[in-house]
Amino acid sequence: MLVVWDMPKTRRSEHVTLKTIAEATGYSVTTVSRALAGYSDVAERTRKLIVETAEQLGYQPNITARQLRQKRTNTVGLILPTFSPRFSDPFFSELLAGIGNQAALSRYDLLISTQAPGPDELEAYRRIAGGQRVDGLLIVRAREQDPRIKYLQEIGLPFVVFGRSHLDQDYPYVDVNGELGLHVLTKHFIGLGHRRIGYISAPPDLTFAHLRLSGYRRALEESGIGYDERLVVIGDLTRRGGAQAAENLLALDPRPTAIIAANDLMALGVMEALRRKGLEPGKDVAVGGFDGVPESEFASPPLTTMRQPIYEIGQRICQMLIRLINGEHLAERHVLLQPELIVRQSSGQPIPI
Amino acid sequence: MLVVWDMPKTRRSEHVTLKTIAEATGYSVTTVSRALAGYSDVAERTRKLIVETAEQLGYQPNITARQLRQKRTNTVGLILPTFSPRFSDPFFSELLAGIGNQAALSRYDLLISTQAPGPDELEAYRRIAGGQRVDGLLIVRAREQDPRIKYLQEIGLPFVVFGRSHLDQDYPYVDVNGELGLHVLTKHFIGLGHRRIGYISAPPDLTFAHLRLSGYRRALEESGIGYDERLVVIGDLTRRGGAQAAENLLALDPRPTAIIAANDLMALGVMEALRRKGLEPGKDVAVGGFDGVPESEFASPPLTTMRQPIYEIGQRICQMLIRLINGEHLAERHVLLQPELIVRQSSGQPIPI
DNA sequence: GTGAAAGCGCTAACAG
DNA sequence: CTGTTAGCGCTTTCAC
Repeated sequence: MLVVWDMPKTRRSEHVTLKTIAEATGYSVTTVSRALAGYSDVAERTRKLIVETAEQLGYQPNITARQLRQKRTNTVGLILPTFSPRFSDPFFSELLAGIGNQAALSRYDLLISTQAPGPDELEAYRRIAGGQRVDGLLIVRAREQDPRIKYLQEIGLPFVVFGRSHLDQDYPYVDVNGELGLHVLTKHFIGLGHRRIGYISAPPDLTFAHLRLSGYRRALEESGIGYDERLVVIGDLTRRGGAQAAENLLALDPRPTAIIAANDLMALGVMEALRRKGLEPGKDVAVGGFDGVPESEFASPPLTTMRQPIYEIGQRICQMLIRLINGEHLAERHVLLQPELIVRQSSGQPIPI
Repeated sequence: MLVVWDMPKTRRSEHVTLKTIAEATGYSVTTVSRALAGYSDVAERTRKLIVETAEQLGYQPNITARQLRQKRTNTVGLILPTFSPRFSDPFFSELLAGIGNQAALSRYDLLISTQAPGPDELEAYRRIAGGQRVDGLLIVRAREQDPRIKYLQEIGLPFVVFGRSHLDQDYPYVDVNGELGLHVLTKHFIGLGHRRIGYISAPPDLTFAHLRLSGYRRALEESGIGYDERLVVIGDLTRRGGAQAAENLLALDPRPTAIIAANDLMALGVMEALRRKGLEPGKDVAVGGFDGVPESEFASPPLTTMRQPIYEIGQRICQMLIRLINGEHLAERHVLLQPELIVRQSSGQPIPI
């Protein structure tokens, strides 16, 4: 009987390790390792032979082994709540762009994981951070009482936060002044003659929800208009959520003449809701947002918003994190940026007195 | 002399390992490992003690060590050319959303790396794939002669491609029928009465560039209009690139009455360029795109486009990859989806004969 | 039921 | 200059 000795379909070719090269060249694994690492105490002849052999064999160092040994991964972690920010939130994609490109500059990779919010939230953090898969973590969408910050501080892993939290501890962060931002934005609409300005706030566990809301409130109170809680509803930061919230506001009598949303995505939803009711955004009801995502510019009408430099923030928190990982001192541990008012057509015309 | 024995500022608290637990409980590392892994051959009493101790000490398994040992990472890799697709390309963010959420379903993490295109491109692949940091890779923006596909096939690492390549080898992919897509889209404009239809193509190393271009060409030839290469320019897939390309097309005499771009981002750039010249998109010049990114809907005027289900494609390629990693059989190794024509206002009105 | 021993692939301390 | 030894933290035979 003829046995056909099939070349096994190796799912992956046998891996070339330092040992393979050691055997091929007759040197020890140690020397091979040092030669490839470029140590100066290896004879030039030897180094050359080893390097050439390695190339010939297509050697690639096993990063996992190296990580285990060096206790260093050259990886930055980012864990996303499965909702908010949604992956496909343009806000998030800008942020990720900044983070990713900055990480690449320092030859860091990015480990991204997702985790549904809730009681198990820290699970992912324990797995990734506690499991030593990354050298540091970025925290986005900081919350009032943020267990993630507490946890990372506890285990002593470097991290940088986008946003602020109401904790006693000190931690490095970058944030945009949302209180000021909403104050400026609300004043803008007041300046246009609006007196009934609706506000769609964010989920109250998010720190920025309070800050932005209080900026809105302060502007109204300073202007002698006063704060009316009936004009404030909470949205979930999505477009659909913004539309729903807007419907509630539009059901008021008299209805608001302007609606501000805590983020652009909801503001876009507001415009949808207006249209569905036969109202024209920027004409029948003025609309304002917060973030300055690309869509805000292309919306029709283009959306008035407070721009925050999301891409740059991504770069910055990533850079800060890598510095921390390398034990460098941070010149600025707490960065508070000013958002910029961008007036577009959704502001509409000044209301005649 | 009083020596103050400072508690060292441990950058991270000493790590609890199996050994720690072994010492604390008096059992061996082996037994601890098995107890925590839930093996049945551990005495219930023992198991309980070990599990409780582990919890008390806040044990987290070192994932790196586990990966090294098991030769499995539960991680899917994705390497992005530093340009095209830009991180902040909405197309990419949608895709990532699908990939990420699907990966999470199977409890996989995502390793994202960036690499400037060019001769060193394979470097990143060698590092990540050859370095065994991931169990499989996703390839996006397939090219005519795609060295990445060749390489991964060579080393035998599971991978799935979004797009197709012109290689002899067989490989699993998901793609959208771009030839058909541009045929449909071009016919749409021809149906509206257009005879001079400009086309902004994509960089020719990308496979889809040819497919879409040939769909455009076929539609023109079938309709007896004929293909005029002067009406075709190449753009770099960015908004700015689209605007530049459009300027070239608009300099023609007579200028095209419609302009189709190979992707939405460039089409949005076309609209910008039109406006800068005092022309109104959808009125003076019709505009069409490809992708169906969210911005296309919110553009003004809303953009006619061929929608591809990007999010779902992300899910799908990720799911296919995870199946491959698990050695499962793929029911469909080659998936070709049909894009869907979405007619919006940028199409304009039919041209009177 | 439990433990000893081996080894994943790499690097680093230390000899010589 | 080079090799020996040790060990990162984990899992997996294989004995007992």
